[in-house]
Amino acid sequence: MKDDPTIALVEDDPEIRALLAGYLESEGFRVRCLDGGAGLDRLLAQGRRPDLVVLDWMLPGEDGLSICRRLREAGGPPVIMLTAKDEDIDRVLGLEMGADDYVAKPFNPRVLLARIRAVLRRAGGAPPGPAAAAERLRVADLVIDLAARTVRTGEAAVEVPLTSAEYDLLHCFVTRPQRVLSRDQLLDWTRGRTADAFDRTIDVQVSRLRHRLDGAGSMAAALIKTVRNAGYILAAPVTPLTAEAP
Amino acid sequence: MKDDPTIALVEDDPEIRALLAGYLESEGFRVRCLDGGAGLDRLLAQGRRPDLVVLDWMLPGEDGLSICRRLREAGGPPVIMLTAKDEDIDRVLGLEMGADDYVAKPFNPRVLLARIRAVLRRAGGAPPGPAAAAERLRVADLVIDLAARTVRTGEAAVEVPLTSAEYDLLHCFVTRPQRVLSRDQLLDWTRGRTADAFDRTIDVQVSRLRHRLDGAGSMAAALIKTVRNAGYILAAPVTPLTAEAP
DNA sequence: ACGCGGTGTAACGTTTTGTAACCCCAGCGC
DNA sequence: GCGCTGGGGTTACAAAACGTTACACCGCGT
Repeated sequence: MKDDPTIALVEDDPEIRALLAGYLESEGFRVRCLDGGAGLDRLLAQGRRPDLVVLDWMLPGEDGLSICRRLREAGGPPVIMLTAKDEDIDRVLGLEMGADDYVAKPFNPRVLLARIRAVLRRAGGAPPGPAAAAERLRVADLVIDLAARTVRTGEAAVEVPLTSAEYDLLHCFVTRPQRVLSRDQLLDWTRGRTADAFDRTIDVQVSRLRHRLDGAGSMAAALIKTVRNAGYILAAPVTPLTAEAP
Repeated sequence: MKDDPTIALVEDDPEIRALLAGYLESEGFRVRCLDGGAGLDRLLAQGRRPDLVVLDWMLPGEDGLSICRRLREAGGPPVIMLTAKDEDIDRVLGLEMGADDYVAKPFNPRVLLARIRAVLRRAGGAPPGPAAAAERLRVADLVIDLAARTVRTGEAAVEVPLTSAEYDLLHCFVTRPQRVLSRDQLLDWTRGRTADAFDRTIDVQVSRLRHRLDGAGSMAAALIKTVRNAGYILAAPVTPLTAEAP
């Protein structure tokens, strides 16, 4: 939650600034609002480099063009310009002065968001925010790698050998934590079929899964709780794991 | 008495959105229309949790898959996905991203309606008091972990082994402290049924719960008081416990 | 064909739960 | 006092739900 990309938003209109800041924050960015080039200089002087600068073209004092140039010359972060003029010449100028991209006002916030993500991706930074679905999840002392379909126990990262069905079942739980999942649902999701009257398949699989986890020294087995007459529930929060956090 | 269930409809196509919204409203749901994940985030941030989310797969900005994952990982409301692809892989994808169900476009609105009802029925059968706020509660020398469905006695944090029904009963008390709860209410909340004339079920469960707590060395047993001709009451204040408070 | 691991089904053991029975106790009329 | 009554606590027991184990089947690689 602390390594979301930071965006410096340089815009003099407080209304637009607040609106954009709110939107970008809701999309998983950290946003630093500034009303002019001076504020940006101060930020950079403090060494708090944003991952990207969204820069209004028209600013009181030093205008966006000038700020952008200085940034580029100093090898600063990528810049996206906001411009009120959508003529062709603006594009050229905007790109000439070293901006990585530009968005013409009035703009759809989603368009800006898309550009931001594109620029950040190009800049080599990790793809930002919620758009990047977590590849790994952590629950209790387990780390589930969704891409590799593997499970490890936290301390020594020992892989827990699970069969396909066992993994599928666990997968259902970690993607729907804190909720009672009926045998019907679990059977549907893992096998694609519906349970007839006395189908104990899920019970057996839950038993096997718990046994596996327990045998691997994980405490997670105890977190898969039985809810009588209802099903099973993973009684623990699940947190996404982005890169290489412990 | 009960409000109609609220459905958040996340769909970017205004036509489909209006059509679906009208249909669902005519079927007795309250519908909140949103055109993307950001709106949904705002809704949730305001604490206005819908009972279910109908989520389009293809959205501008953050796509449905990502939104769905975030929702599920946060333990949010159940999700039904709308997808344009009706291949088998949808089932797999649905499984991976944690949706409760999915409907392939083009779909019959009645099919969607049926799925919605099915999912709501399943979700509604869950334990009582969906107004989940704090993760843990303290009452007397007990700490109740709502997420993990566990109870510990304060001093040494020893877990008190409770059966499912016993926990459900205690859950009723701690979420409605200092209030007389009738046997009828308790039966309804814990079993979802109404008491016929001489149903002593709750009496027995209260007895068992008291016995368990007492056996674990807790004084809480004495705090579940009998109110003659009325029911039972937890005669102690309950305080939320956030994270690391003593 | 053979072995082998994974999975579903069936059988059996265990826990949980509702029902019924029993007990206690307080109030009441005598 | 004494018996009676109604509410509630507790225990006993059987049925249901669940956990676990055993085994047969199926697909797969050799």
